[in-house]
Amino acid sequence: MLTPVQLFKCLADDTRLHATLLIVRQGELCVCELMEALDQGQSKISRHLAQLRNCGILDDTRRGQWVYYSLARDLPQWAMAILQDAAQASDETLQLYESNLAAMPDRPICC
Amino acid sequence: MLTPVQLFKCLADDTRLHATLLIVRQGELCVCELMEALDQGQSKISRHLAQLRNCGILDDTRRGQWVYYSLARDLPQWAMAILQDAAQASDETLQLYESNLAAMPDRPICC
DNA sequence: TTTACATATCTGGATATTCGAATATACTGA
DNA sequence: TCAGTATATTCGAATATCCAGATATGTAAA
Repeated sequence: MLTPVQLFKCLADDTRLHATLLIVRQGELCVCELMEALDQGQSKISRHLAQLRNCGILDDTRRGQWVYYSLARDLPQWAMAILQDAAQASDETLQLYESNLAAMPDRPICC
Repeated sequence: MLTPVQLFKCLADDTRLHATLLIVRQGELCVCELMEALDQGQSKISRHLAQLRNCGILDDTRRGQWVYYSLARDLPQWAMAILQDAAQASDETLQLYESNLAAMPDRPICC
């Protein structure tokens, strides 16, 4: 079960926080989209996503070659509220990352 | 200026999170009250409070021999919202700590 | 000014976290 | 089956964080 301290530990890192908030705003994203949006290497993104999954913050689904991450279906209400607050506070930064996404060539087709 | 990641780093530790949330609920507390409530040593409490002060989450005021900590007067709205969410999620734990406080002998008189 | 109490800071040492590079695994299409 | 792409994991080194104990500072009361 997710505790507040665990959630905060997960969000206390730029990569994990921004990946999570992008997913809050976009619904779901695959690893290569997050690499492009955040401009970070594959190993780094994958490692942080694994941590968020293990803590119960994200769910993953494989679709073909791609693995998509989305908010955990059973994320507690209080945690959702915190993510919304953080997303609002980070609006400008997130817009920037989203513009990287929009400019991504060969973006995998979302089914 | 306080960023979301900085706030989360500060709250990603039991001592700092619970000290902060106790202050959210109680308005202000001095160091020895927090030592008693959280059952932790002086050096540990003081160190964590200093970090919360340096990040702009808490203000401190000396009153006589005691130094009282309260929420920073200029804490951003989004940060306040996150603290409220966390306090709600931690209600049971905080009640426990508050019962330690209530049982504290020679508790400094709040003016 | 001496003593006692409250709080802050410093010092090492222990532990945890983070990273990139290398490697492993999983899927797809030829 | 083979080659290519997407993702995951492992490794050791660098860095950050955490703690207890020792010490310093500030205040109050004798």
